Amino acid sequence: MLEARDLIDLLARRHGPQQWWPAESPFEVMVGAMLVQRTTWTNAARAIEHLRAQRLLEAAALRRVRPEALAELIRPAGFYRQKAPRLIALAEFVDRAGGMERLAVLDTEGLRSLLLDLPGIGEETADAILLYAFDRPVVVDDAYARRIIGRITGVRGDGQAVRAFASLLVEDADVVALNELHALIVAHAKDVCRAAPICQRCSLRHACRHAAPTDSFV
DNA sequence: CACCAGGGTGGTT
DNA sequence: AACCACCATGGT
Repeated sequence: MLEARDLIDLLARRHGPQQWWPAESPFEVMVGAMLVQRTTWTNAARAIEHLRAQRLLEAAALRRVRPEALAELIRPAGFYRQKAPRLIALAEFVDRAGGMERLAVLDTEGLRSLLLDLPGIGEETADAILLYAFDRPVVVDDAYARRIIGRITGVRGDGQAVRAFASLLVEDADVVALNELHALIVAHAKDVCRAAPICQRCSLRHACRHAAPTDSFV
């Protein structure tokens, strides 16, 4: 059985240090997690810099912005009409809770369910926020992880086997390693699949685990 | 020009 | 549970 450390070392040797998440505060991580949905990081970063210039990377300030004005600021990140009100709801949630420090006291599962209750935060974004904003040991369950771990374990189909492997990873790797793992999985998935053919079954190139392995690893 | 990016939601089968 | 259409800009 592949150990967590082996998987992380293997990926690290190939792709080098990733150093996620680029942000100056935990709240900025949350905002970035929302903005980067279905968008490249460079576009999300542009939106974040607009917010920084307007001093809106704080919950107390962000919750008071008009949705229309916010939408214009975050336009480069795409889906700005839906992301604007969602960001305001997020800022309102954090501010009402008394700030990020107050939320950081909660246990991981409690925090997760609170995050999932917010509009625009699903499983994957909640995982990313728990890992990169609150330093919780979490394996982000995204399409890339499902594909790569699915191939490693040889299990295809329901995401339960992936969940099981993820729980093993969590048991045997620290937060710093898991932090690097998600970034490495994303880097590896992009790299390996760039040259891969489009899957005949689901007509996807990147986020698919049907296609045959394209190199010695996945 | 087609395809894709560090998804979520609401609806249907 | 799996699948679908929709949201929308910028890069390659």
